[in-house]
Amino acid sequence: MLKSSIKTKPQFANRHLYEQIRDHFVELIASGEWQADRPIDSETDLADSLGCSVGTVRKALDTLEAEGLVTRKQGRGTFIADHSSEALSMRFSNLRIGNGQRVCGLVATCDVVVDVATVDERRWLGLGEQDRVFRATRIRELHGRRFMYETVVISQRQMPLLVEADFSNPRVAAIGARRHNMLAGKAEERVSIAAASGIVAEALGIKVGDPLLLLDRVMFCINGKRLEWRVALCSLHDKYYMADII
Amino acid sequence: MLKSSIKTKPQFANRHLYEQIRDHFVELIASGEWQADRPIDSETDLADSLGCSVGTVRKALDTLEAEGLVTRKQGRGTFIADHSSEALSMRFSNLRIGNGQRVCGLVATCDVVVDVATVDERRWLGLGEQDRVFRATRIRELHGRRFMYETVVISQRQMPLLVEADFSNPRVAAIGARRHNMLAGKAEERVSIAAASGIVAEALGIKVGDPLLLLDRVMFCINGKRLEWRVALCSLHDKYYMADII
DNA sequence: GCGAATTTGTGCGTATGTATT
DNA sequence: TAATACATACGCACAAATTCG
Repeated sequence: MLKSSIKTKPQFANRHLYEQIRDHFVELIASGEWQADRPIDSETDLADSLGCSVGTVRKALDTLEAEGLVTRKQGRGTFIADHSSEALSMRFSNLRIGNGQRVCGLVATCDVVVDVATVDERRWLGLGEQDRVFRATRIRELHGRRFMYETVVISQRQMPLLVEADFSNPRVAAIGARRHNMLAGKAEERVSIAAASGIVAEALGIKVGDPLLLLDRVMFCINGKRLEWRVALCSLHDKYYMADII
Repeated sequence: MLKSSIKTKPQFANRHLYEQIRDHFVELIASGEWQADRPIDSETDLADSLGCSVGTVRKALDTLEAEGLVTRKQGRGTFIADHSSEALSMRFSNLRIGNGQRVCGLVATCDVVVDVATVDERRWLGLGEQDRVFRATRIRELHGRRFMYETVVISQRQMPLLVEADFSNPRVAAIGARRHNMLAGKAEERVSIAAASGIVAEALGIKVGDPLLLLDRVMFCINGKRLEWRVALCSLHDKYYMADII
């Protein structure tokens, strides 16, 4: 399938060969054609079947490796990173416990509604006037202690296959992305301070007015589309928030 | 100088050729031998003078480019990124104003002492029992408004050439790194909430007990050594803290 | 334990495309 | 236009890690 574009003299193709191949690989990963449990074809086999050189395949895989989509092991092969796995979807949580491990806890209570997007929701998720969203209000707990009151918003048009029960998973965005052949890429999180309202104070067992960490996060797909908007009020207690600056 | 290690059959050298060359380039950058205002030698010239192939030089430069140490422009050349420039040292500040631009403000007041490191300072900077540190207590302002009360700690043994006046620059770590032929690499910042003490409240013109964002940051060199420990109490007002998750 | 086969990693060399001066 | 410099693409040989008979 790529052969046609290859034969049209690469210097006139608008995109470079290794970029086309990279995108082709991304498709194979997102669609699930490349499974996470077994190695993909060897670099030489891929080069043969694509009709290009091994070096070009390697360059395409280099970018995928840098993006965290694959891992390569000398002597073994190249493996797809399982983005719906706990370890990988956890990277979007900057909350850590004493030993430095990331945590996201469990969903204690969860209310989901489908509604027309508000102005803010349209803005943060890049939606149109009449677009609808899943809007989940959740309380999360760690070691039996309630520590987070959050609102998770996901476009219904983008993830029609999501159902209410999915929102009981703290990593619902990763689950939904997997189900809709999308790949989570990066996120931007605004951090500030907010005082606990009556509802939040009762939910978390704290006093009204107590200061909480306000986490306002937008998750993006690997192709740049917006995946999830989340606003969380977080009581740190024995946890801390850590930002990596690179 | 690299020739010797090259001729000792690369397969028996403990480190790969492109890694040796990368480290060699890092040295040239840190020492200032490669200046920021003019392009470095071309890839082919570098390959010739090092006695290796162009591909190996390119691979070494690839890693430097990924680390943000150089930028390459087709048809022009490869240029050193000026790490003491405001734009680059600003990347360690996650505070932003409305338009999304990073800010670090100005130093309004600054008290510097040289003292034996405390237990915490030894821990965060990886120092020994009798090591001494510069410890600066500063107040920072933006648009005439005081917003941050911070303590900056830097190892005196690591940066003997620093003087008191340097700490009046908000980016003193970058200045010191440049002067001592070091290169800032990454940072880890813990974010939590703290109540304003009497001293801090007076310094920032707020009420005692007001909640402030507590920013606890360790900066690292490109070689992994610890460069600076900073604890800041921050009143957000018209700013916000943003963490990029990638 | 050993060697063969497989797979990724390193290193070299060349030709050509493309942007800049 | 010509020269220069980085970028892409190809191919080859060998090193190093893994797996399996």
